[in-house]
Amino acid sequence: MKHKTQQRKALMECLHEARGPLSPAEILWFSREKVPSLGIATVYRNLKLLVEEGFVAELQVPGQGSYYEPADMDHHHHFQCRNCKQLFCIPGCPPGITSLAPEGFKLDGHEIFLYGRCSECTQ
Amino acid sequence: MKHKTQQRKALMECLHEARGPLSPAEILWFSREKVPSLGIATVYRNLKLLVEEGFVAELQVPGQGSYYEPADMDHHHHFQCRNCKQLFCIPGCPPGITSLAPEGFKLDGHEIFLYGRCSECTQ
DNA sequence: ATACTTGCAAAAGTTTTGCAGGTTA
DNA sequence: TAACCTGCAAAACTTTTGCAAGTAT
Repeated sequence: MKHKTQQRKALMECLHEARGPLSPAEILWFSREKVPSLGIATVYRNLKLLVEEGFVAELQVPGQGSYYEPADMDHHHHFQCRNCKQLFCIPGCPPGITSLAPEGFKLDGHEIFLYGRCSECTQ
Repeated sequence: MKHKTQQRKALMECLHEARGPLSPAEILWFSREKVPSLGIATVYRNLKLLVEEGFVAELQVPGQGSYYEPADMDHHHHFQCRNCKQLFCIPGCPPGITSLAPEGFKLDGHEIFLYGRCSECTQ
């Protein structure tokens, strides 16, 4: 049976308060406001644990390692701003996606990344 | 003005002979058949150069670093087999993709990754 | 009391950089 | 010969692991 530590609680709170997926470094930064002694190894260990237990979803971002978000979100994809680098969640999914797989290939998942400028950085 | 070295030529040949995008380690492995003394630093330096000059396209694969392919290919996406991990090129693109961006966001590119089992690994 | 967790520091994996020597034009 | 490149080894990063000490139940 797992113990509910301050550290683990702080991580989950951060993820729920965030506007989008966070990197381990961002999670460390924000969580230290609640648990100043927190170390990066603990962040990685807990993220792994929380992903295994199904509370957190891992998002592997091309060229930028893994980001994390609460697992209880509906199916969605992401937009990354080329200027501020922030990741935004995009609800929905193009309908034709499942017909792209070639003959004989069995499709069981997909990931879409949109790139451009967010509304803040467009101005 | 750049010099045409054996090393650089070997890299480009490998990429053209490959059935899909290659990782730096794979490129090193295959290129050493042509230039046995080749070092990994040279692979990284030349890939960077070839990308900058527009001869090679970098594909940042979620969770697996960068892969490389010749830049003269038509717009396409990729399928990764969960079993053998190989990357396959997928021609085409779902039509609804451009309408996913939220109001006020300027979209200038996108990347799609399909996951599942390739025809070899389905059997 | 026992099982689980933490922070630190060391280790491991990947990509980049400094440099002396070698290659290309 | 002058500019450019290479291989090696060291450096920089990011992520993982071992361990002694601390915390939750």
